[in-house]
Amino acid sequence: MQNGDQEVPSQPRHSDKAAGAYTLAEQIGYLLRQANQRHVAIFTSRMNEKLTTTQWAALVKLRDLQPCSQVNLGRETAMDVATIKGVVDRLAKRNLVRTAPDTTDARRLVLTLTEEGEAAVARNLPVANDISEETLSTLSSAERAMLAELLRKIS
Amino acid sequence: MQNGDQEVPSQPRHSDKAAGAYTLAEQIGYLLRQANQRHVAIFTSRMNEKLTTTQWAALVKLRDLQPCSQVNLGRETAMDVATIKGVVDRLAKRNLVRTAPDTTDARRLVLTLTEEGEAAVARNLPVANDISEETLSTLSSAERAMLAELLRKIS
DNA sequence: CTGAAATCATTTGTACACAAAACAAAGAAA
DNA sequence: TTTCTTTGTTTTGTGTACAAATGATTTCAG
Repeated sequence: MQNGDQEVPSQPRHSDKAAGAYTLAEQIGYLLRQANQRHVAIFTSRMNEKLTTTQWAALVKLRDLQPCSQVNLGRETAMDVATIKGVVDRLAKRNLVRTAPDTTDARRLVLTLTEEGEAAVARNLPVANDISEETLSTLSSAERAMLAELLRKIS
Repeated sequence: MQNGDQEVPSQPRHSDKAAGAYTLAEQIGYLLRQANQRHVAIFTSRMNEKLTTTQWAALVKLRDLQPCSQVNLGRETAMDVATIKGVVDRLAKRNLVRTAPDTTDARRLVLTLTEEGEAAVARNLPVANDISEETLSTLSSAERAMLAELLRKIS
């Protein structure tokens, strides 16, 4: 089978940058996953009381929004309904979040921070700042701002 | 309870940038999670045959490394041993990856792509390029390079 | 007012992600 | 060779993450 028409570029139905050069380590998805992994690792090792990144996000956001429905908290923290439910359930079990039916709208579940929840947020805010700081420690001030802007642009 | 000593800055045991201004949406962890979410959403909607980002990473990397042990593939794709096992198991069940005991080292599990696996990679490479392209579509060429470099720097 | 559409919550099922522990096999040091 | 250490794999348990379906409630249009 002699091949003679292999290199003829037909109309590109796909973006073929350099045709065939697909390096996993250069793909944006891989880079995002890696960077996120490192951040989570830093977070996990630094955050004292076994709070996950998502749990922390929910607590911090709830502090600003409370009282707040579960779905709304999910929206504000970029979590799926099923995900936010799991997160809230675990936080409620640990007595950091209080849940109560809404007296006005029977569909809603009203969330508030407990005393303990408020305290946990207050106590860990400096830690959270340190975590962000360490994650970005290899970047200059300008680079940090640039990274934040670029991430926002693609979100 | 009158408060009079609230604003006195004691020695900062933590990095307090503007003391108390912690905005979730500005934190690097949140931005990374958001950007990754959007990329995964694009990937999921575009990739035809129900391949996940991780499964795709494993397939592509295995193509270059095969034959290759399971743990090694995990290392090369930044996956935990438990994670890579799950991914490989699912790919093997779908006949995209073949597993066999290593004749030299009885500990190792040797992985190779099946014919079907090779075909799946070849068939979807253009799609994968499109996915990366769409993820970065709001950025200029220079911005893409900058983002990649910054992500690498913090990884 | 009533039926359709939208919203909120829950459940189910699949798939990462990682810590920790257990075990077998290989390699190195004594 | 025998012991110690390292390496590869598997298993268990917890916690995101999301699609899809279900049911209850509210809102809105007619």
